[in-house]
Amino acid sequence: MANERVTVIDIAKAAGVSKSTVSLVLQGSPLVNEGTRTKVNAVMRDLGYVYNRGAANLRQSSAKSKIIGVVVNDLTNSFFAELAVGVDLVVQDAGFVQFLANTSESLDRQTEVIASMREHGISGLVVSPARGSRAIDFKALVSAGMPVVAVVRPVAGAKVSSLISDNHTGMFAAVEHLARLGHTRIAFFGGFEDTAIFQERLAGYRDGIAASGLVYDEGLVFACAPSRAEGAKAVVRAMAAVDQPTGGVCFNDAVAFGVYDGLRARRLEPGVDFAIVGFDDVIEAGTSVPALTTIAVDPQGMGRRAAQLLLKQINAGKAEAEAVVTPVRLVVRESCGVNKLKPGRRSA
Amino acid sequence: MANERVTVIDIAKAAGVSKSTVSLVLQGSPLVNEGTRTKVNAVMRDLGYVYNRGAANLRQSSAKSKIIGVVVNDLTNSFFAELAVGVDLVVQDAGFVQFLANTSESLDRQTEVIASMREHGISGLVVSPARGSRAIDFKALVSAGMPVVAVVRPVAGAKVSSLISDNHTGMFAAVEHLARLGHTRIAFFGGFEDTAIFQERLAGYRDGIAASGLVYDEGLVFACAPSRAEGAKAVVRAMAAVDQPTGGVCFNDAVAFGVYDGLRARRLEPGVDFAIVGFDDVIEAGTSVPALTTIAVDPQGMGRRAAQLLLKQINAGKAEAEAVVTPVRLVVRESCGVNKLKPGRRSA
DNA sequence: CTGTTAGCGCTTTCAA
DNA sequence: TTGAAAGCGCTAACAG
Repeated sequence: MANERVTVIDIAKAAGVSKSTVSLVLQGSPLVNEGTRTKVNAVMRDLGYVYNRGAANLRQSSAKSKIIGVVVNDLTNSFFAELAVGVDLVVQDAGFVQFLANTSESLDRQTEVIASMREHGISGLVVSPARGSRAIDFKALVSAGMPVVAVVRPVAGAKVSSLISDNHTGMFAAVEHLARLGHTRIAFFGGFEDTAIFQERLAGYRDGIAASGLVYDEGLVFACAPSRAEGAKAVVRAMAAVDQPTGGVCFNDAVAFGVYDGLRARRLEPGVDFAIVGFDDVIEAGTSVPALTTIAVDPQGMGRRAAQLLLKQINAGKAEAEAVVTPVRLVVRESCGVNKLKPGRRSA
Repeated sequence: MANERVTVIDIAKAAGVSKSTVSLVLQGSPLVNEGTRTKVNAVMRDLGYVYNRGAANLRQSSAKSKIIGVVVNDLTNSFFAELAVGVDLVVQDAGFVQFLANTSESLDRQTEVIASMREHGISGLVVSPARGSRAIDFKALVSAGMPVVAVVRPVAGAKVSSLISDNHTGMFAAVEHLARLGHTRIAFFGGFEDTAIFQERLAGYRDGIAASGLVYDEGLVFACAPSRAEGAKAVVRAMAAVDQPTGGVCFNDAVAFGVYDGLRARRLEPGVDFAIVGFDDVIEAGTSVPALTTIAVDPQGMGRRAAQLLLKQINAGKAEAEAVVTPVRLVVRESCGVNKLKPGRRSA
C-alpha cells in the first residue's frame, strides 16, 4: 500500500545525487557517469518510482506527449478493429500509446472525444470520420497545427492528410476481372458525379474498359446517390435497357448491396445472372452479401500506413496535409454472372 | 496557424479577471457570478483555449486523471473488440477517455504497455491478461493502489478484481439442454482438476445432472489439459468405453474443438453422432466450428460491467478486490447428437 | 559531470 | 465574490 508518490527528488535524496542528475538518467543522457547511473536506476527500482509524463510534458515544449489519438466510427466492425490493431502496432513500436475512441457514427460523440483527446495533449490523430463529418469539424485541430490523418473516408475541404483506397487501380482491376470472364457489357453503378472519388473510380472503370479492348459506353454509367436504395433503382434502370449489361462494378458496397436487392426484385440471381463487384468502403456494417466480388483493402495494413504517415508528420513538426493511397485487392467470390454470358466464353 | 498555447493567464488577461477566477469557471464553481462566467467562456471560445489536463492533474491529487487503460490480449478477435466497445461506452459517459492497447498475447508487450499507461497517469485499468500472466505481473500496480479489473481470464493470486463468466450457471444450463434433448449419458471433458474454475464448472455439471434426474457418474468426467490436442484424446478415451456417452460438455472452447477433432478421427460426425457444448472462453482466436453449441458471454455487456466495476473502485478511492461474475447464455446450434439418441426421445 | 534555479499551466489556500 | 501566492513533478539553462 505504498501510497505516497515517489518523485525524482525522493530518488535523488536516496541516491545521494541531485534532482537534475536523476532527470539526466531518466533521459538516458550520456553526461552522467556509469556508476551514478546504475545506482540511480537501482534506487528507482527499489522505491518503485514511476515516471510522470504529465509533469515532463508540462515543462517541455508540450508537443511531445507520446500519445496519439485514434477515433473510429465503428469499432464493432472488424474492419476498424483491425485498423486499430495496425495503428497500435506501429505506434507502440514508436514508444507512443494510443487513445482509442469509438464514435458509433455520432458526430457529437466525435466532437466530444476529439476535444477530450486534445485536452489530454495528444500529439496526433488518426480518424475514421463519422458519417457526415465536414471540414469544419477538424478546423480547430488543423489550425492548432495538430497532425491529423483521416482514413477510409476523406473529409472534403479539410486540410488534413488522408489515406484512402486506390480508387483507380481498384476499379481497373474489377473491370479487367469481369472482362476476362467474358463480359462485354459492364455497367458502372452509383456515386455522385461531382465528387473526386467518383471521378477517380470512373476513370479506373474507363481505363479498364479500354485496356480490355471493350468500348466505353456512357449509357452504361448509372450515377446515383451511393446508397443501397438508389443502387437498387439504378440496376432496375439498367436492366430495362434494350442492350442489357451482364455485370457491373459499383461505386461502393452500399450501392453493391442495392444492386443485389434490385436484381432479386427482378427475379434475377445475383452472381449468376449478373456479376457484381463492389468497392469496399465499409460503409455498411455487419452486412454480408454472398456471391459478391469486392475490391477490398487490408485494414491492418491501412492502420499501419496511417500510423506511419502520422508519425512522419509528428516528427516533421509541421502538419503538411498529404493524400496517400492504400493498395487494394480484388476478393473474388462466385459472382461471374455465367447465365448471361455467351456460351463458349464462360469461365470455369 | 495560431501556434502559441493559450493559457488561463491569457484568457484572464483578455477577460479582465484573475487566473483563479478563470480556474473557477473552468470547474463550474458556483462561486463566480453569472456575468463573469459568460464573459470568460466567450473569451475562451474566441481565443481557442484548450484545457490542459496534464497541468491540472499535476496540481491535483493526481488520482483523477480521467484516463483509464484497457489492455486486451487480442483485439483482432471480435470478442475483445466488442469488449473494448463496451468499456468505451461507459467510460466515455463518465467523462473518461480510454487508452487501448493490444498485447497479441505477449507478456512483454503487456508489461510495457501497462508501464507506459502508468506513466501517463491512468486512474484504473481493465485488462484481459495475456496468456501466462501471473500475479507478479500486477504486483506493482496493486501495491500502488491502482484499481484493476481483470476480465475473461482471472489471474490466480493477484489482488485484483475479476470479471469472469458464470461458470456454474453456464454448465448447468448446458447439461440441462442436453438432457432435455434426450441424452442420458453426458460426459464432461477437459480442465485441470486443481483449479477453481474447473471445480466451479464441474459443480455446475453435477448439479445439472442431478436437476435433470440423471445420475452422476465419475467415469464420465474426463479431466485433461484444456487444449485442443488433449480434448481430442479425451473424447477418444470416452468413446472407447463400453457404455459410451452420447454427448458432452467441454471445459472450454479449446477442448470443444479438440473433441470435434477426436470425433472426426473416429469417423463420427460431430453434432450428429455426438452432441458437443463448449464453454466459450475465447481462448482460440479465429477458430470456428459449426454444429457446436456454446455457452457464450456477451462481450460488450462484459465490457460495460468491467468498466462499471472499475469506475466504482476509482470513485470509492480504494482498490478493494472483488470477484464478479458475468451472465452467460446458451447459444444453441445443431449439436444435438440425434443419431445416438433412443428413438422417441429425439428432438425436433 | 553535478547542483541551483526557474518556470511549464493549473488549482488552491488565504486574504481582500 | 475575486486576487495573490505557492507549489504539483519535471526539465532546462547555467553555474560550479
